Amino acid sequence: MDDASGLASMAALIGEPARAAMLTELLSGRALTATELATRAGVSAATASVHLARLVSGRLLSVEAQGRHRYFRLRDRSVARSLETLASLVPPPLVKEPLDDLRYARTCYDHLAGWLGVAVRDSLVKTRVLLPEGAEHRLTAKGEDRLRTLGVDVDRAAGSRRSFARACLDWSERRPHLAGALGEALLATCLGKRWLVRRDGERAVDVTTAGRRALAGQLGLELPR
Amino acid sequence: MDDASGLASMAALIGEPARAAMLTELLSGRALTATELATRAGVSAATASVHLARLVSGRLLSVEAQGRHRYFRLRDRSVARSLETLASLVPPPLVKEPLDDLRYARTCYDHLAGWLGVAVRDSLVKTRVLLPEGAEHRLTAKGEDRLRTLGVDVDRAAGSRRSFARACLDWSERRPHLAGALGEALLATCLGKRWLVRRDGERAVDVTTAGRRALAGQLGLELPR
DNA sequence: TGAATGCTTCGTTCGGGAACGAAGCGTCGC
DNA sequence: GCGACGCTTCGTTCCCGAACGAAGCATTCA
Repeated sequence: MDDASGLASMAALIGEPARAAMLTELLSGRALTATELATRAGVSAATASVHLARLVSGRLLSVEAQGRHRYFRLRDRSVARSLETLASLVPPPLVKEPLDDLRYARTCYDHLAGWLGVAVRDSLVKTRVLLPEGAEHRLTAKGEDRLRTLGVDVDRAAGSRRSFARACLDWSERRPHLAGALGEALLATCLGKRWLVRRDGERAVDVTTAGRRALAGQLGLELPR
Repeated sequence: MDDASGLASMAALIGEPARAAMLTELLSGRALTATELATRAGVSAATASVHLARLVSGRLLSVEAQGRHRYFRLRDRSVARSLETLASLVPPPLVKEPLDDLRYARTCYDHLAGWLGVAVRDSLVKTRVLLPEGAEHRLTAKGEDRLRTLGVDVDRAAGSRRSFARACLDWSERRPHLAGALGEALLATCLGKRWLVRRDGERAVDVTTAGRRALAGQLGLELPR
């Protein structure tokens, strides 16, 4: 017996529809209660409870008890990465899906994804702020200035031991967006300046009017809506 | 409905034990026939047939008909990567597994994995042939010479558009081994010089006496066996 | 040509696991 | 304190999908 059983059990854990729905919800990077997850997954509280227990014991989720609530979140970054990687394997639909809110702009654990995430990365590459290098990016000197002006904490991102500016395949666009420490810093900036705002407990994010202006001015993005 | 259903179906596809076993076998990077896969997965030919059909239509495998045989292989590199990523999520066993042949040295699609794969990467980092940079590595000038002397086709690897020298988490060692174009080139060299030999249709690889000598001399590796 | 091999399709059986309601336990508010 | 709420455990039902043998269709040998 080799690792096949390990792979099988892990994939099966993720592969049950209700559990996959919960994991997907948690990809927003936030912590949600058992009841919230039950509702979103469309199952009873009882059912959700056993699913969540299995996800925790399978080390995909961590729990934190707070009063009578229990908050679940993805155990760590690597879980989020694996889920995204897995989702990117899904064959693209034959007919093109309309650009709903989720596909337009969403968080992917700690960075920006969706049409907007891809567009931002494209712009950064096009303006030579970032140079693609395989699955990574190198930050140019000019780019460093640009990002600093935007208010991105470049030093903290560069100092982190994790991957700096990873290209992460977007499941809806099937083109890369920006992940890694820099991806996180960039999202943090956009949220901090309220160019983007998270929807309550959803993965989708909204672009504010200020954000629309900033993205157009600073990154040359033509937002389709 | 968002991507949860896509994620669920993909994970469920991988998560069935017989299918996971087949995928794991194919992680060797080779093509195997339906009957071979049936045997290794421990199911009847009939059962294997339907599993394989589903894996193909799920775009995880590709088929090539040759006479009355049908050869299956992983569809592409990204499938192998996703599988490895997923396997690395499996919680480590509480008691340490003995170092069987598969854990000792095996191929992971197109590069070297297992205890040996990790040891090789460690050595390359320790001798500053490679400098870790997040999930990537940079090749030093000195390292370039060293690898060239070993017979590694560094130019081809550097010219490739894929990731150059990615750190890939080893599922058995839980520490990184070397993947990417350079990982592939390195394995190719070791196989070409017959330092390592593949077992027939297995993922495990054997170290030859010449290989043992070369690895000790060139990389300073103390092989435990 | 006929027999053996490799693989798929069909029809059926069967078991694991996901689902729910009810009941139980702890926590919070009135 | 009591009731409402959040969550889990228990017991039961039920269904999906994996399994197999048998039959059928190719391909390759003799």
